Amino acid sequence: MGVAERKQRHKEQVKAAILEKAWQIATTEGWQTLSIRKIADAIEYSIPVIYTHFENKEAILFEFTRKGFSILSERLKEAKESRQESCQQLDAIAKAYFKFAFGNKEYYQLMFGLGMPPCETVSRVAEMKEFSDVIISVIQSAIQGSKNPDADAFLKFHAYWSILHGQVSLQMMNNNGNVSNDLKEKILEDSIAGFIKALVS
Amino acid sequence: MGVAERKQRHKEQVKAAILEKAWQIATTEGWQTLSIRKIADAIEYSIPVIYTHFENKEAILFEFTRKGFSILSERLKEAKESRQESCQQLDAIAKAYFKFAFGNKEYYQLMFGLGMPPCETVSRVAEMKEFSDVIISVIQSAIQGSKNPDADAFLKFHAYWSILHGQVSLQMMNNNGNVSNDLKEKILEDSIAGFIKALVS
DNA sequence: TAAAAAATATAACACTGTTAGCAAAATTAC
DNA sequence: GTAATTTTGCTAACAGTGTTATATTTTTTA
Repeated sequence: MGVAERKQRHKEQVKAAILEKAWQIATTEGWQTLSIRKIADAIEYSIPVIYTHFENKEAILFEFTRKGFSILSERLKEAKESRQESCQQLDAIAKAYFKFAFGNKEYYQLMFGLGMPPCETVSRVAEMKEFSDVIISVIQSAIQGSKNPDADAFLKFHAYWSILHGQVSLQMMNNNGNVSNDLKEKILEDSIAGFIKALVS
Repeated sequence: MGVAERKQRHKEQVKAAILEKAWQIATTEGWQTLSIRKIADAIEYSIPVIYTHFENKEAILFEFTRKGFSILSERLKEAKESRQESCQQLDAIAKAYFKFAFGNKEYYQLMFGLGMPPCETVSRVAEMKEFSDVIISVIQSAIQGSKNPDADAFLKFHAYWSILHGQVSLQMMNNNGNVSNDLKEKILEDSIAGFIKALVS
């Protein structure tokens, strides 16, 4: 008399199918085009069935965000355990992080809200040139006066910008967060000081 | 007989009104809720009028992206000119960048596709703790073996993560871009090396 | 076999961006 | 000053979206 069990099993199968098909659509067509209707079509059920398994669309996406962080953590752990010395571990972790991000773009974009409409536009904005020119010129000067005058200014510019954008972007997401305004500034100062130190070394 | 001129003037006024009202809506309700219908309502014209001034909604947003970069460039230039020495200029620019980002969130979020749905979720993901724990533990070890054993591991973790996320995020946007795979790795290695160097100083 | 409960579907609501087709106004030509 | 033409703007629709109230069908229980 395993009727309840059978039903439970079936329910889980449908839920799994929703996630599976959602992932399939996301990887082939992108997160932007993923819709409840498409999922319903793919699993060959009507739309409201999806809402018996997930509160709303966001909840489906959230599931993948969680899974993404779970996978990322695993990869970072592996990277850590591949080395003994902590500085080398930091190096390995960084590379693992990159590998995960570019090897699992669908996850990373969802996890951090990237890959959205304006992204391709960034590179089309003429005004951006002015922006990068300002910074590159300063970096060039700094390099010339440094102990390493052969450093690549373009490379350093990207590193510098990454520090800035990375911090802004992460801190903006985490706005409810446990990071105080004071600490934010400290983090920035510390990072920039580190960058400059490495630059003029 | 300035009839053509008058028409031209009127046309420009309407276009300006579209941008003005769009900005008003974005700043009070957020980019996500900005719609063509809302703009049409605000300027007291019908919907198709908007399409005689802009090809589509993206074109309206693009206008603000451009303006955002323009303002940012200006601020960075000012920061640069406020100092003489290039290292201090880099410092001032970094602070100006931050000030712009957090003082003009609407611009920054649009420029870099931030503030989108999944953003608030990031901090709600339990799986994230595991992720941060891995890295923090390594950083803690590195600090203990460094010449500066009193450094704040949490602060350093954020700096480290910012470097990673900043680079991933910028490079993913710029995917058509002029940055080769080779260079990407070089930039990463360089940044991480700089971070570690500053960490164990 | 009939009643109750669970599972599933249809159809609608309130939105979105975008556009085809038509009405009104303004301009030009006679 | 009237008629034809161009410009301007609006109505209404299309094709989507997420979400839900309301039925219907199916399954289980009595």
